[in-house]
Amino acid sequence: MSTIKSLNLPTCQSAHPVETDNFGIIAEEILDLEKAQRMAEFFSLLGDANRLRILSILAKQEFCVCDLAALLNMSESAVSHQLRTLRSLRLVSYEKRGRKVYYCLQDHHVLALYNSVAEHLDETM
Amino acid sequence: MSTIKSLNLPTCQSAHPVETDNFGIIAEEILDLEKAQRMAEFFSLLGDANRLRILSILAKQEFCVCDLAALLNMSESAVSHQLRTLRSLRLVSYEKRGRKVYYCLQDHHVLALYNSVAEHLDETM
DNA sequence: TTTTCATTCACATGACCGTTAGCACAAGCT
DNA sequence: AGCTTGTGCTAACGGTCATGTGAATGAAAA
Repeated sequence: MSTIKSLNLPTCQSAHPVETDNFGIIAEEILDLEKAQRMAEFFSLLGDANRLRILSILAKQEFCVCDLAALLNMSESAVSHQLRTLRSLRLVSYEKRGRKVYYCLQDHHVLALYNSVAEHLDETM
Repeated sequence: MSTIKSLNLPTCQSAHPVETDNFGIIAEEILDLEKAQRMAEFFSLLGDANRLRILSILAKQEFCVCDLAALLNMSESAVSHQLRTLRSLRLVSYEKRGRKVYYCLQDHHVLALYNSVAEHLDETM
């Protein structure tokens, strides 16, 4: 119901829009605007180089904010800001120890996506 | 070299940043800023609900711009604008027939990503 | 020529990211 | 206890980018 299977139908040979038979099917079956929005939100989250770098680091090892900032050559504030975004979508979790806060990957599903795209880019670009 | 394998190292127990042994490893091995940028660009492309809807429709069947606009309830101009973006990253290809331009999915790798995230969202949200 | 389909330009609205400054909290110090 | 330093979060601001609108243009068919 939610995944898309290509139909490989031939061609839209309609002379005009709005009344092909497929239109009803397509319109009902697919574009779930609300879900598209949630998916877009998810992808957008990965659509920032610094966030990706943070994720890639946390995939190896947990780190506290100041260490991340040093590794990424970013201000702690900026890192904290990005971590907040990642936290909001439950991609990272954190633990307070003393005055430091250690972050680690929560969802390893993301790592799979990351690697998937990494391979894709290696192939085609 | 490009994919990331989790190391599951215990914890950053350093009292202070900047000189853990792992720092050198991490810094050299992972965060390739330029590549992160390309990946971010790719993910950003999928980070828009309307673009996702366009891709999901084209995954089923090819369509011309005006049909897409009707299906999506968007202006032709807006659709054309998004198609341009998708074209620039070789995700869709097009063919002119008469005065209509038919678009179809070019890269089915994207579809795999799409479905992957769709499942992920079904599970966790 | 006139209409239809599509692209492009110019503009406005809105979102996002990093900086800065300020605040809160924990640890170490006198 | 007070004071200071280190660590991290948040609010507000400014610059930048992206998305959709509307008008103008192009290009093909009637």
